[in-house]
Amino acid sequence: MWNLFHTAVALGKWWIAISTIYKVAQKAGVSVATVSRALNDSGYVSREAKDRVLEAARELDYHMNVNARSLTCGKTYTIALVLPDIGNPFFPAVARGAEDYASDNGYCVILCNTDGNLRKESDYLKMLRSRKVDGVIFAVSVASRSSLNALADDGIAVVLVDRDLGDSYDIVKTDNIAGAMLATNHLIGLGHTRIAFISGPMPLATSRERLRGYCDALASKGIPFDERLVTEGDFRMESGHRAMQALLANSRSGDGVEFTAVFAANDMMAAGTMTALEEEGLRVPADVAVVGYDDINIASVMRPRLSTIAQPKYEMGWIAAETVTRRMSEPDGPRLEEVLQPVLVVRDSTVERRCASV
Amino acid sequence: MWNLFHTAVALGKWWIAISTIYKVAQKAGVSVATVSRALNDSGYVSREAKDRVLEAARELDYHMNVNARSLTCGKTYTIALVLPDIGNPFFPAVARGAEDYASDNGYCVILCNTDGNLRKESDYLKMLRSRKVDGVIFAVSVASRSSLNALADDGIAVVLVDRDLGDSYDIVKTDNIAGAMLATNHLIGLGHTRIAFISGPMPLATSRERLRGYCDALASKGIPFDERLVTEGDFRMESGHRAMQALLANSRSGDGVEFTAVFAANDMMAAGTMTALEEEGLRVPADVAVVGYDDINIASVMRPRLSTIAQPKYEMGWIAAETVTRRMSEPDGPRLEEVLQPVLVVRDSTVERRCASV
DNA sequence: TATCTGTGTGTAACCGCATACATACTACCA
DNA sequence: TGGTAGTATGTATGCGGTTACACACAGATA
Repeated sequence: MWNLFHTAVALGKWWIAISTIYKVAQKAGVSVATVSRALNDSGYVSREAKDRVLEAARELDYHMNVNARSLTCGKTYTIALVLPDIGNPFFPAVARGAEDYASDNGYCVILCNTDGNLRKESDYLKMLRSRKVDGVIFAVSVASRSSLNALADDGIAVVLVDRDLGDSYDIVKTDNIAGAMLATNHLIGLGHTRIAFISGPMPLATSRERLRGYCDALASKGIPFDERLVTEGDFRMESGHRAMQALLANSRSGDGVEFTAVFAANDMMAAGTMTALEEEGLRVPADVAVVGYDDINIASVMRPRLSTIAQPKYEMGWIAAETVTRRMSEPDGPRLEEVLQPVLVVRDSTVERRCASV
Repeated sequence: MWNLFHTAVALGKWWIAISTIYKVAQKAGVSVATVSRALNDSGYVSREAKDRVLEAARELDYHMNVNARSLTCGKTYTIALVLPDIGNPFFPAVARGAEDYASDNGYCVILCNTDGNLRKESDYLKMLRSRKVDGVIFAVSVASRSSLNALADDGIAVVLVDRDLGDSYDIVKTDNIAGAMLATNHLIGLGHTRIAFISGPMPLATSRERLRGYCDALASKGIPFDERLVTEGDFRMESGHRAMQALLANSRSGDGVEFTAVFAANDMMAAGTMTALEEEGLRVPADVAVVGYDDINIASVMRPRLSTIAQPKYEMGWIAAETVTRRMSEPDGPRLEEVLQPVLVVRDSTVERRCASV
């Protein structure tokens, strides 16, 4: 009651009357404990008392202060989404899935862009620790293991998405090796034997796995691996552009590094690649066939429309969010590893259209 | 001290030892007040005490509980970004700008997708109220005025971005009328007089402004406005596709509703439009010229590359975040209205390439 | 020497809520 | 009739911080 009195006074300083359970309790003529129980459907509350509380809360436009609840309950109903860059259309799709699951389940999502920068990654993780988020969905770039471990030590659920980091944490990903094999075999099936590969950054397991799939597919068909056909990019459009320029320069040097197809480790790099090919006057797919990876929503509006490996992005985000909540309720359960299957989507960048453009 | 004792016991239940200022105080041999002062550089603290506190904090790997601080200080250092859908590449760009500014200034960003759905919008706003976010950056779809007013009444700073709502709130936008005039005049300058317009949802001021710009440009050149050339979309690719199909059907009905150019109110609809045109065997720009709006990053990888009106998306987000923080510190200042200028970007969807494709 | 000012520190109250515990009443059973 | 179980409510404490206030002590001033 002393508290209520003080509250009324202190509010003067803001000129704003945010209602608390004390005010609701006062108005309903019950104690704060009863208000809390009534509002949360916990413990015993008489029908009559509950009605009075609900009515009072409505009249006062009462809204719970979630932060205060967090303090007593040790749960913030917040998860963080730590991504390299939502500018890459792959990640908004993942974010969408995660956000949908989260909001359906009473969580809210904090967005963090790391730019694949170690400093930013660990700064963010530190911040998330301070904010006591319940869980983190993380598309790692640099392996900020120690920061991650610190999170886990604090009891924060960690789920990796798309990019693995060994065997320590739960993960939701697609089978990158299978995906890359799908892409490569598709090209091989089309008769290509000189297939260039533009990889992602090699520090990422994801990139290495896709390279692995590429190699395995070649090997299984008895096609020799030529490392001069492999160039490293950074998943961004410009790097795909540069990579293709380099590949073409090499090819024209007359050292026998020609190629008739290219597999880019993501769609953005594939887009850059197609631009570079076009600039050099090469036709896709007639002169060079192109396959991407991700199937971002605009792959179908590129011209020629991009053949690619589709990842279930939305589902990845959704499942990641589901996984992180499961991990919260079961901190010591076995490691969860969800590996989804990618699918080949054939469009025009690998196969000449039946009816030539009118 | 009683508190410290209890803390030590309670922790057993988690098996996790998260350190608090009580523990730091104990280790450093000072009181919690001194710890707080030392950690926040506030009030008087002797050099020696401060060193001891810092050392103890380091050893215990102490990290402040931000939620607890929020409770006493009434500031959460959190802002929310309420968007229709990060799936539309326009919004990630805005989000990037907002997030960068926010994180540089110690804020974190909560992401909310409303799908332009009234229910979701008001649910989110209610949630954000409960979470006591310091500010909200909002790309409104439905006019959930009452929810917004409730936020403002709670002392939460509200800044609209891209989409205006009259005169109540701070806003960061571009000059849509000017932008639409730029686009339309560009087409007129190219000799087109029959220019179709695919608008955004008319409930949005943004859409109406762009329509207005289109009309004004026509009027200024003495070209009669033909409402049969105007179709309403919803800013998504599919709606652009459908709109163009409808426009073409109309055009072929022989009622004199032909057109030689189309201005789509955003790039996603322009992409759908180009697909529809292609499906009908029409060439862009030879048969129909197309202009979009936004200049999303993949506008340049469409083929033909899309001519469009560029909005400074990143800056809009950045400025919105800056504005929202300014509003926090100055709740009663004058309304802030930042109107940025859009720029015409001419690519291949309106002008035939000089060197024909090789 | 008495007073004052500037430092440094600790105690305890409070932020808004949840909840353990105590209490009180009713109804039921032995 | 006494005991017990179930229901309903209130009191008081803690969550992890911040901060008003009181107090102690230094050197400076009168």
